[in-house]
Amino acid sequence: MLSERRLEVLRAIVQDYVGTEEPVGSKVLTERHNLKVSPATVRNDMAALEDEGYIAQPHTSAGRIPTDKGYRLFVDKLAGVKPLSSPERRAIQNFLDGAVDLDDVVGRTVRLLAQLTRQVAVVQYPSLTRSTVRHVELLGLAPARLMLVLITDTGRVEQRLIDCPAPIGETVLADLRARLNSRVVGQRFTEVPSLVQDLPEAFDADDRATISTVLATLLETLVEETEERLMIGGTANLTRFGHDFPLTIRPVLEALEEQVVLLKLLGEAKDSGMTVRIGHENQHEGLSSTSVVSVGYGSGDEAVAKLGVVGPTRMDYPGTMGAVRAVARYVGQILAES
Amino acid sequence: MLSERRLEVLRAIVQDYVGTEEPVGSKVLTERHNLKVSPATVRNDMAALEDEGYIAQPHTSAGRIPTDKGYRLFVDKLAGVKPLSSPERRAIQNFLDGAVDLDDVVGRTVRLLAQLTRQVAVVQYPSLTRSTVRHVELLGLAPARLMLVLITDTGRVEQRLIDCPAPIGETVLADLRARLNSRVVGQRFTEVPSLVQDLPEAFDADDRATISTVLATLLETLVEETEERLMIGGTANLTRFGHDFPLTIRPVLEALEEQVVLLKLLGEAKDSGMTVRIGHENQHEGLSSTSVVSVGYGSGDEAVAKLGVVGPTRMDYPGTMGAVRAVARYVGQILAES
DNA sequence: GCTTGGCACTCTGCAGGCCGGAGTGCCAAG
DNA sequence: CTTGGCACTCCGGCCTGCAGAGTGCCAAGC
Repeated sequence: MLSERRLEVLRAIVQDYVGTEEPVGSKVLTERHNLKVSPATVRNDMAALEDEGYIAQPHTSAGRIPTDKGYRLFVDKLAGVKPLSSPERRAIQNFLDGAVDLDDVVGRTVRLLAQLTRQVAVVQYPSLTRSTVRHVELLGLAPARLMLVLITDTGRVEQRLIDCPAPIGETVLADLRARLNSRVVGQRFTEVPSLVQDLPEAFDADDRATISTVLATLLETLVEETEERLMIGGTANLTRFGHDFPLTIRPVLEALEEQVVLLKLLGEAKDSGMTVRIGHENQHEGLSSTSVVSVGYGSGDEAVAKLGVVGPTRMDYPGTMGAVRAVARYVGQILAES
Repeated sequence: MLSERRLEVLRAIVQDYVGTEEPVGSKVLTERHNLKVSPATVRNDMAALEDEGYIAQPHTSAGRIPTDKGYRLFVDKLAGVKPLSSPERRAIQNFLDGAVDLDDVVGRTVRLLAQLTRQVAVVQYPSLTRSTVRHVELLGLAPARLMLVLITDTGRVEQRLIDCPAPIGETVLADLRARLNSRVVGQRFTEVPSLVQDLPEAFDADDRATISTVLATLLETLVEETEERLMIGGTANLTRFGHDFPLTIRPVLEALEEQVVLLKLLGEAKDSGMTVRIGHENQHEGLSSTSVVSVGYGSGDEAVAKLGVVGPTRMDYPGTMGAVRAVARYVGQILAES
């Protein structure tokens, strides 16, 4: 087991390296952090830490830098979550309060998060899975052509065009609309299928085919749209990544363009609490020198989606985690109000 | 005026430089393009072209590279638009044909364009300005709370929440819905204000305030949503930009995140035909070493929005223009069909 | 047994100097 | 106007040397 002091040395190394971006040696370490031991002692500790795989040297006679494993230990045991200052919190609130609709909320959140952390921000649109139905609308566009509009409690609107097998009358449509809404409004998406199952039976045989089509489309929408959309921002911050640009930044940009990758990334994170994935812990190869800090957010106690940031493994974890958590909370509040 | 041969020399310089990314000298020029004159002669021509500001040398005793002015002349007079090969055209068609809704069309277009040109692609969502109304829907969510849903002929859906000054009855609402639709369906957005102006008069005094609110919201939506949304993709291609990374790429990424900048960029382009803005011709400073190739696209003969690519001034203009034009055409077709 | 100072060693990064290559500009001849 | 010749310039690569930072190890001290 690592002694208390060695952990302290590791913490000091991580903090220094994150600050300076340069390998850190035993001398500066004793100077900057009052470790109360000599450089020689620290060197011994560093040798031990290196044996255990927590730090590494880029080349002989250079200082040490933390490994993924070192960051992991730092995040798990050595670092807390740094709360934001109250001006920062006020700024968040003010900035988010100005949002006019869901798109705007997500857009603002992305920008905010990118700005606060100076990293790439990723925000998932609230998922439909855990949402409830606020309203279902059916519009007759033509005799045998309908539009289905689904409105969720998170303010999301989905629409689908439906080609009916047979024309449907206005009164039947109104009837269907009314029955549909009385059954599903306020209900969870997952409940909807069983709630509408027997609806066609209430109608004339002539209309049943059409009504089944409508219901099928509705259910499809619920399922399909569970594949999330997301928004990213702050990619310009990637330029602060390192000195060896093209090689580092390219795969990251590519990964960010693949929504599938990002969704998988967020999906792998825990549903509650904050998740930090460091370097190679991310499956995706292009992201092997980045860390992802993510957290769920939601209007109630349950998370309806996730948000987070992607940055270099060498990042300010406490600060980033603080910002991510704070933003998630405020977004949750905003969603709950609307 | 520049002689025929000098123009030929300029063309050769542009082509070579675009291909090799290196300043091009008189010797290789005579070798690679059969100019039928000696290097010395070409040197004289180059000196003349430099005097006129079409080319420049990075430093004494280096080859020449085209200036913005040189590219301008090249694009205007020396280069055509390179048509795509038929496999390429087929690929475009196949790829776009799979789209299921408007979002998907735009998304696929962006990816396609980025892939074809190996540059950053920008696609504007079809504008509401020139669109017509397909349907307006009013939903009563609560006694004094409505939702307005606007559906356009391009398949776009906008929704707004409305807090009414007074509760409104279902029958009145149905009446309003019917009247509203009978007046505005099929009409251009620009016509709508005059068409609905006198609508409140048809209703009881009690309801007029509410109805005015609804109409105001509708008009607001029409105006506000004329600010376009857009989608960008292929940012990973920025890494192919040049060797002097951070300085070049950063401002570009920043500009790309500012939708306002991009919209202005596209907005400045001609409504019909292709627009090429080269280097400093773009107002935005961050884009001073990039060129923007854009073109309008639309479902009919009129453009409803624009799309284009952003790349280094040193780009393959004929090829890029060909790809942009072709994609715009196919997208137009897709929109017309749906 | 841990801590410490000392010391030799290694490696990077930078500055300076050298050289070859590529390209130019100019000139005089065709 | 075109061409070959020639002197000149400048970049980029390469080597060298040197200072600085950092390490590992050892022997002495607490």
